[in-house]
Amino acid sequence: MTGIQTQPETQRILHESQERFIALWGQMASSWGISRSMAEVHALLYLSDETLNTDDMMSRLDISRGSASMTLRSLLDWGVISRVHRRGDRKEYFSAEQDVWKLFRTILRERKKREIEPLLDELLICRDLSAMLNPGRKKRKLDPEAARFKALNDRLDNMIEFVEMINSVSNHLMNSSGKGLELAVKLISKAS
Amino acid sequence: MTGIQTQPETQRILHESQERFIALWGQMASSWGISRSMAEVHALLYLSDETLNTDDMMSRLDISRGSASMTLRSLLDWGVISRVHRRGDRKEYFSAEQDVWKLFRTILRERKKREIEPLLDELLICRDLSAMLNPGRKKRKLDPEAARFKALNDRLDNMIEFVEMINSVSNHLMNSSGKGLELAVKLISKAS
DNA sequence: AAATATTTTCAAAAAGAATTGAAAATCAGC
DNA sequence: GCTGATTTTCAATTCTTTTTGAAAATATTT
Repeated sequence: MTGIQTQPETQRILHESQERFIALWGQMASSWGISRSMAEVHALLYLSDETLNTDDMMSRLDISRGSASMTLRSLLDWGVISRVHRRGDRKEYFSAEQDVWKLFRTILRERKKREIEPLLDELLICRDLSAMLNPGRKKRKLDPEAARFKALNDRLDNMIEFVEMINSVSNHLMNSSGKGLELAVKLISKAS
Repeated sequence: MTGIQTQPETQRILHESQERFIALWGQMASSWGISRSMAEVHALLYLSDETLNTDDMMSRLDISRGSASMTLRSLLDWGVISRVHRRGDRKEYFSAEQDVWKLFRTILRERKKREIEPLLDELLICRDLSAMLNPGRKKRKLDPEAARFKALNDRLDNMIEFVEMINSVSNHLMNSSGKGLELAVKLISKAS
């Protein structure tokens, strides 16, 4: 055997650790509502010191050029990676946000915009409709039908109140540019 | 026109409010990593005063018996609906948890078990691997390769720390059988 | 235990989402 | 504005998930 035996072994371990992380991120993708490739590309960039170009992704993750392009585009849209231009090189390079809290806030901001706000808007419409059926608190004893209307209204109210709370918590976590709420959450997580 | 005109109109509005909510929940399904039917069945049960049976779901949501059965099973597995036996009726009826906070805690508990814990377990394995490459802090100045190893290790550490924090916050929100943390979260959401 | 009602299962079909690959578009330098 | 490098687009394909429907299993009543 050759003398340079530890180096290849070291590389193998490095590689395995990275591969496992990439595969793990890829598996999580479906829980997170994104495609496997998207998560894998993100994982690869997150672990990389250097910026990577499209061909790097293609060869490392074994995906097509088209897929790499669309995937990178989506990650850019989410704001979790950024383009890096290298002088003297025509190719575009990419890097991922390294600060996990920043990453978290970015995703939260985007999900709020894409999911929470539309959800809330439509919930309010549902309630407005159901509210048309509840003409104030006139009667002491409601007839059965009125009781049904009220029950629907209450359930929508409860859901709206909850989503508004989620929305509000998101706002706070999202905008804590300082480390204020990061600290707060860490405190909650440690409180007995 | 007949004299009973307000009643049908009222029913129409009730129905539209419900339909919108059900459709909304169904649309959200993909964001939440569950199937449309599952969300729709849950929405229908959430809005219903009375318990419903499989045929009710089939006719109201226009799904097959098989689909209804599997969907109800999944919702039972998640713990967000429960079986109700009605005396003198052979059919099984179902009802959904009405308390939104309880619903939230149930889902959190399940997601923690299904996602956070496996994620953390595997992340620790990744780090253990990468830690094999970092033989303590022996040298002041690291050679480039050692620096790469250290960087990988640090990134994994950061991610683990974050996920552990999420895990911990989940534990607290999950187990607050009293209204303690419910209050805490509401306070956070209101704090300027 | 036979007859009937109800639920579950699961292979096949349908629907939906992700990926490919090659053509079209864009870009950079000459 | 031509040339070659690079990126984007998108119809066609592949892969994955969801749904169906009918048979099998289970449960209930007589």
